This record gives sequence, C-alpha cells and structure tokens, in this order.
Amino acid sequence: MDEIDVSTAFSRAPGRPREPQTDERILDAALRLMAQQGFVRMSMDMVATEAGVTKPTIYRRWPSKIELAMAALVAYCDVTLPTVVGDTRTDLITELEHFRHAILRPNGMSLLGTVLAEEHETPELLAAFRKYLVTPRRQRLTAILAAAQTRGELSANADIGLAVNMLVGALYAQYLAATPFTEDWCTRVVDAVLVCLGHRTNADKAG
Amino acid sequence: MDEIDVSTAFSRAPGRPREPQTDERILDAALRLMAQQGFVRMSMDMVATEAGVTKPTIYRRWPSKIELAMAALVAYCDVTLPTVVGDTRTDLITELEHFRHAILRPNGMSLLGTVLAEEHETPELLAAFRKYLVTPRRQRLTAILAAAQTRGELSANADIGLAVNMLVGALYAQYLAATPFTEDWCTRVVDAVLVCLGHRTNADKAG
Amino acid sequence: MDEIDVSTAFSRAPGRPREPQTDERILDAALRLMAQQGFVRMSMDMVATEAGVTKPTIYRRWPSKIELAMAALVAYCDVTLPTVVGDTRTDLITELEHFRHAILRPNGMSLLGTVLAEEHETPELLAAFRKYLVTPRRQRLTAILAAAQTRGELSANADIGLAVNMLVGALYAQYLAATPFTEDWCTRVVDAVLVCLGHRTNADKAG
Amino acid sequence: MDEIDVSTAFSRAPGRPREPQTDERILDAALRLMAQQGFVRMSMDMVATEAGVTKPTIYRRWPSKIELAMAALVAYCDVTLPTVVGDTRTDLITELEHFRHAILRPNGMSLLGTVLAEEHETPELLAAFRKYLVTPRRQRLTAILAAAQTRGELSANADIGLAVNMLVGALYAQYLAATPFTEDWCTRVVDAVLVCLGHRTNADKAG
DNA sequence: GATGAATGAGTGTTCATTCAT
DNA sequence: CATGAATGAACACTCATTCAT
Repeated sequence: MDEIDVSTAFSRAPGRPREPQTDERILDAALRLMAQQGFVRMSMDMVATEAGVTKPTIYRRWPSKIELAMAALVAYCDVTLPTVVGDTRTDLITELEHFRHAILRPNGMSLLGTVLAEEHETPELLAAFRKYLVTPRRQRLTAILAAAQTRGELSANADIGLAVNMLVGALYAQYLAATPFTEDWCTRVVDAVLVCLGHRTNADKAG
Repeated sequence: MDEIDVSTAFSRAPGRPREPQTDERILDAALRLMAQQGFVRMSMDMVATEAGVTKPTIYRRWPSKIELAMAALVAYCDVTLPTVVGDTRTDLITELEHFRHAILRPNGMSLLGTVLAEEHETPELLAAFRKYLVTPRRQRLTAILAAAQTRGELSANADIGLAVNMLVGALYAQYLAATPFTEDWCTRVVDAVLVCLGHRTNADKAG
Repeated sequence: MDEIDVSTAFSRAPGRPREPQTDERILDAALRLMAQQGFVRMSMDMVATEAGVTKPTIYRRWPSKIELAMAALVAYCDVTLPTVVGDTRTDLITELEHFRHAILRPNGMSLLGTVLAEEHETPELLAAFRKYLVTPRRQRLTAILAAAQTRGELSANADIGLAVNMLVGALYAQYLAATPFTEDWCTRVVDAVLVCLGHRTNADKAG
Repeated sequence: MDEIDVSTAFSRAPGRPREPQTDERILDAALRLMAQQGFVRMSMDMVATEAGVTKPTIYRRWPSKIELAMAALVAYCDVTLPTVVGDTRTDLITELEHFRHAILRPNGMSLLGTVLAEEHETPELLAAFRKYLVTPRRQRLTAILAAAQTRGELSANADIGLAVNMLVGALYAQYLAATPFTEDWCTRVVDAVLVCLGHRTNADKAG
C-alpha cells in the first residue's frame, strides 16, 4: 500500500486504540466460566485472569457483570446454522442433530440451567437466550414444517407448534433422564413426530 | 401387643427437645431461596433469617449447605401423586397435568435450572433431582404405557421410552419458548403422542 | 459384704452421683488437645467428644474453658518425682533426665508454648505452670545443690540460682536449636555446670 | 554507568501506586496482635482495623493469614545486630545483653510461646523463627567462642555447642522462673560459662 | 486505555456458653 | 445429673465494583 488509507487515518477514534482480540478473549473466558460454574460463581477476577487482562479492562467494555454475561451469551448463540435442502425429513434430522450437538457440547445444559436459574435475579439472561437461541431454532423448525404443510405433506390441521415442542423437548427430557443418546436418536424422534403430523411424501401420494 | 408400649408411654427423649416445626421452617426457607435465587445465592444467613432461627440451629440438623439443599430438594420432590384409574389416555393426561403444575408452581423451572447449572460444582443436586423426581415420574408414565401395550392398545413395536421423552419434554420446550399454556395443552400433547404409538382403545377394535 | 456401709449410706451427696472416672477422662482429653493444638484451638466440643460426654457435663465440673484448662494443666504437673540418693552428680543427672523426658514427651514444648503465648490473655495458665511445675523442679535442683554446698562440695560463693538456670535452660535452648539430644546429654550439662560451681567430692578432697 | 538510569528516572510503575507505609502498618499490627494474643487469636479483622486498612488490602499483599504471620515474624527477626570488638568476654556479654532486650521487649516471650504452641498446627512459624532468629544468634555466639578457642583462650576440648545452650538457655529459664533480672545478670552468666570452658585471656597466660 | 490498589459487604462455618427437659 | 438444642459473635476469605495513576 503506497497511499495512506484516508478513511481510517482520519476517522479512527482518538486515544489509544483497543487491543484487537481482547473482547473475544474476555467473552470466551466469561462464557466458559459461566457454563462451567454458573453465573454467580463466574467471578470477574477469574474472567480477567483467564482472559489475561485486568478487571478495569473488562469494565471499560461492559459496565457490569450482567452485561458481560449477556454479551458472552449472545456471542455463544451466534453459531453457524445448518443449510436446508428442501426434504422435510432430512432437514428436520439435520436441524435436530445440530441442536443435539449444541446441547451435548461441554456444559451446554449447564449453561441453559444457569439461564433458567437466574430467571428471577437476572431475567435478562433468559430473555437473551430465548431471543437469540430458542426462538430462531424454533422458527427454523417451524418453517420446515410449514413448508411441508404447504406442499401437502402434512395433514392440514397438524399442530406444528406442538410438533416443534416435541422435537426439541425430547432432547431435554432425554438429557434429564440421563440415558445415553443412540446414533439414530434424532432420526427416531423425527420419524415419530412425522407420524403424529400425518406425514406422507409426494412419492407416497403418487404411489 | 396387649401391653402399652412403655418406651413411648412413659419415657421421653433425653435432652432438650427440638423446637417443633423448626425443621420444616428451615427446609421451606431453603427451598424457597434456592428456587428463587439458585443454590449459590441461597446463603445460610438468609435461610436462618427467613426461618427465624440462628445458623448453628441449621448446622445442628444438616452439616453443610449442600446437605441442607439436598434435604430441601428431596422434600420438594416428595409430593402427593395422582391416582391411576386404568384408562390410558386419562391417566396420561392426569399425570402430565400434575407435572405441569409442578413445573409451573412458582420457580419450579428455576429450581430445575439451578440443579442443571450446578451439574459440575454440586453434582449431588442433579443426582438427587433425577433420583427423586425425574425417574419416578418417568417410571409412572412408562408403566401406564407398558400396561396399555400389554392390553394391545399400542402397536407392539411402539417406542415407549421415546414417547415418555416427548410427553415430558414438550413441557420443557413450551416453557422455554415462553408461550403460554392453553387449557387443553396436556390433552393435545397426549393425543399427539398416542397417535405416534398407534393407539386405539379396545372399543375401537371392537367397532 | 453383708452389711451396709453406713459411712457411705448416710454421708453421700444427694441426687445422682457423678460418674466416676469422668473427671479424669475430661481432663485427659483437655490436656491432650491443649498440648496438641493450643489453648485457643482446644474447643469444648472436641473435649466433650474425645471424653465421650456432653458439654454441660463439663461445665458442671468447671465453670469455663479457662478453669478446665487450668485443671488439666495442674493434673499434668502432678507427676511422680525421681528419688534422691544423696550423690550430687547422680541426683542432678537423674533430675535433668526426668525433665528431659517431660519436655520431649509428645507436645511437651507445645504445651509450654501455649502457656507462654497465653501470658496476656490467660495469665492464670502461666501462673499455674510456674507454681506447680517450674518452681517445684527448681526447688528440687536448688535443694540438691544447697546440700552439696553445705557438705562443702561446692565453693562457698557458688551462685546456685544461676546454676539452676543453666541446667534447666540448656534444655530449652537445645530444643529451640532443633539439634537432637545425645544419650549423654544430661551428663555433660551437669558436669559442665559442676565445673562452674567448683565442685569436688569429698573423695577428691581426701585424695 | 555514565547515563541516567532511564527506567527509574523517567518511567513509573504502572497502575495505581500502593498507599505508602501500608505494608509496615499491617506488619506492625499483625506482629503486635500475634505477640499479644497469639497466632490463633490474631484475626484478620483486627489486623485490618489496627492497621487502618480493609481486609482485601491485606490479602493483596499476603495470600493467607499464615503468610502474613510469617512476614510479620521475619520482619520482627530482622533486627540490628551488635558489633563484635574482638574481646571474648565483652562480645559475649554484649550479645547476651542484646538477646535479653529482645526477649524482654513487650511480649517477646509470648511470641516465642506462640511459635512453640503452633508447632503442630502451623510448623512454618517455628521453622521461620529458628531460621531467622535462633540460628543466627547461635551462630554469632558460636563464632565468638570458636575464635577464642582458636586463639587458645579456651581449653581445646571445650564443648562450644553446650556453652551456647547454657548462655541462651539461662535466659529462658530465668524468665520462666519469674525472678527479676539484675543489672549484672548477663555478666554473671558469661563469667560462669567461661569458667566451664576453662577460659583464660592471653594476659592470664603471659602472667 | 490499561494498570494495580482499594473498598464494604458478603460467604460458609465454628466458637464458648446457656437453656429446657 | 446428663442430655440435646439453641444462641450471638466471631472466624478466614472472596465478591463486584471503583479509584488513582
């Protein structure tokens, strides 16, 4: 580059620029600690130590522990999504498999637990969790099923909202029961739910 | 026994008797605080204050905070159970309704959250929750469905474990979605799951 | 015994008699704990547990922790004494050997430390220690040396008080230096001190 | 170095500087409390109050009560030493006088008592006391006597270790006996010990 | 903008002692 | 007389947050 980049030379913030990657390191540490030990046990000291910064460095970015936890949670929710191929059963299985991995990744359920446990003391956490994780996932599942219904694959009066509950909820219940997940677990859940919905492919109808 | 039980009629426990109802007041306070604020935030000071006793009075009964929390949790799990009448659909609805009330009672989900959040730091809590609440409920649901299968109401290859997951899990999912429960919610879940299981009553078969 | 022992039948204290040996068990436990952990760390709960009694049982005998500690200390000081044979050197060695065993018995120096450490908070302990242990021992040593001086074995102007200090103190110093005691340690101390005192036996003088 | 040391001349330690004199005030308070009341009774709250700081200010400097006590003890041991002039008797008297003042300074013996009392529960204290106070003093006394022996002032087979024990120990014994120290106390101890060692000055030999 | 220092309120737990039976 | 229950104050240590440089 021979020329000075005018756009950055004149528009950058005054004073010492923030260390890049520091935000990310802090959020990573906060999320890891919150998932492992819960929101209350996650101490700013430990976050600072694990992130390799000092506490005021954190407080300069987020004004309180709650804000930090929120930011970490939102970053956690921002995951790459599975792609939809158009086949109802396949897409449901893919989506559920993706969800299963999210839940079973280390401390995934502990994080959900923390969020639920803080419902009264720190309701923002559950609100963010719902907004950025629960609702989007449900919307994707709902969209897959609604498209199938539009295509005539499902009975017209099928209760899609209930189907989403059963798909997602079966995972929570299985985890709470502490019984291990088999390889074909997601497939079986999807197939069972599709039965409820009166599913038949266009091939079925043609046959 | 023709004679009066001397040990109870004439003797008396040695030492100063315990203040009556103290145990219950402590456990109530502990459970309330744990459900509202989580295990970590539940402080022995607050439990003592809310129960109207001093801390050593608590420590005389339970040797540590964890033991107290465990006792409160077990007491919470020890609820009166619905009676089974023998009709599959009715019994499932009754059971699920009972579960819904347990979950929706104040802070029921927060308590579950606390238990999940403490999975790494205080695993005893989740273990007790599973032993005294989750597993018994699943066993009752399983028993209802297994009886129905024996009577030929369900298809022989119906996956009862999966059905239980869907019944119970739908509730968790609905709660997490933050959508309100309608009056007929349980009925619709049960009916949907019974479809999956190929349910038909003997009346159906006779007809 | 065919006859009732009148002397005890009529003179014994009213009410339930105290369990014999209980006092001793309590004092033993108290002394052991005080020597091992110090006066402050010796808790009435631990004393009660180790003695197999309850705390009010202790408080009925001694009105406070300090009184109990005093009683235990006095009982500790009441040991069987070495017999004096009349030979100055032999008696000094025997006495010093006896002292050495007392100091080196488990926690002997720790007990002395506790007593010194409590000089400001619980001065009774040091006072009792001096009265029942230090002073008697010094008096025995002084008596041995005074007798020798009377017999003309020591120079007339020998400083007996200083000699006692050197005899006893050498042991403290050796302990503090953390150097091990040899077999002939006491002998060498006594011989050295006797040199200071200009000691010569009558046999010496006769020769 | 011809140049000014830039690091000290122009740079400054990063972060908020420590309140000056805080370390000293904390150590003073800790030592005073430990000497007066013993290690167990010395509470961090009291140290903080007496030093005019808050508890975390203490914990920022020393990670635990034990570490603080150790630091206070080491600071206590770090005293200015008497200078050696080369005359055996004079140097011994000076050294012993110095020791006597250390022991008799307020609570000096109580501090020694605490250190001994904690031998089992907190052995670091006695170890530090030995390392920084007992051993150095003994080494100085030993050096004085060894030099005298080299010069031929003492008999060749004089037991210097024992002599050190008697010099130092006489002080402990005198204190325990609770008899007051006279003005010429140290002189008399030294003279007595020198007799044991067969001391004669070169002047003696020349005469 | 980043640092290390400081704070006040809290944590779970134990203490010597007293009470009621 | 001995028991088990109760108390209020203290214990070492940690917290989220703010300050001074």
